[in-house]
Amino acid sequence: MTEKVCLKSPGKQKRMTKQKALIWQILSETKRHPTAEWVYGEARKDMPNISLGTVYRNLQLLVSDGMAQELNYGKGVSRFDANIEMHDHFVCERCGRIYDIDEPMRECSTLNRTHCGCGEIHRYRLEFYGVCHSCLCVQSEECENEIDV
Amino acid sequence: MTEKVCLKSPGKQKRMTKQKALIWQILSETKRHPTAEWVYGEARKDMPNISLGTVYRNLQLLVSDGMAQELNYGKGVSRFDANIEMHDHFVCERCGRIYDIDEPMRECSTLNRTHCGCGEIHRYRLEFYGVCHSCLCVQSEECENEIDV
DNA sequence: GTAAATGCAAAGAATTTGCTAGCCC
DNA sequence: GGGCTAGCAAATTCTTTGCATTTAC
Repeated sequence: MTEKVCLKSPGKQKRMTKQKALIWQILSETKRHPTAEWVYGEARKDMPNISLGTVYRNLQLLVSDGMAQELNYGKGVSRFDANIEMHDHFVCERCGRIYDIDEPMRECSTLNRTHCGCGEIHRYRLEFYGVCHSCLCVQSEECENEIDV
Repeated sequence: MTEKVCLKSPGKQKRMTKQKALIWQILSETKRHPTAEWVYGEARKDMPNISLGTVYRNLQLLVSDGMAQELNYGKGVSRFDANIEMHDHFVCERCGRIYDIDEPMRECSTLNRTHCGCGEIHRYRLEFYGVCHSCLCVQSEECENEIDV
């Protein structure tokens, strides 16, 4: 009997499909933190009869393979991010855009504690809320930014 | 014409109802960060024919009146918290319980910045993820904690 | 060739909404 | 008494699932 060595998901062999590759490409090329619906819209430009179910399934696969992370802001819609490094986000309360924060905060001792009164800390999630530069510029005008941008 | 002074939600006068009072009482007396469903279950003990829609509506009202805050962990279900002070949370990855972190972190300069590369910061949200004391104690045993606790 | 993935549509879960009757101020 | 709220149920929204067919390896 041939010995099988498979480090992740031992019982199941994953196949690369055109759909999965497309979804991964879309996700990794955008700076947005898109919803499944937006990814679906983009994917249909290249592959008009891809289905929404497939998009959801592949986004899940990417998340469980550690190639993307799922974020939830406000309620309802999940957003996906191909940037899997620990990083913080800035959420604009006016236009809804989500930005990655580039400045590192990793050395902050408050954030790097490993214990607190509640238990053992493994990781944290930090989000700042405010108004983005883009919205500050158009302060007095109608905000041009779509919620989904 | 009588001059009306109303600081919040000018066009709409809010009324206190038995249902709203009950929901507020339930929310403020628990240390959990309950879901709408849990609040509904509790409310029905006192008021058996209260409806789920009413619970949702009143939770929203409490949030928009600044008497409660809405939290979203993972996806799907919203949780509500009568503690409206800026405070951080600890989420146990094993049992799903959410704790308020009592230790103040408000003086941390990294967290108290008012600007970042993305824009103007108004507030932040910080959550730590890990394993709570309760789960650490029952390390080898079956975890007794319900997800919904 | 065969198991895994797709497309489609239907099911599900959580939340919101429309409407009439009832209750608060 | 007027109009905000409740209760009920239907509608929406987002996501998952079942199944026959197609596809990657």
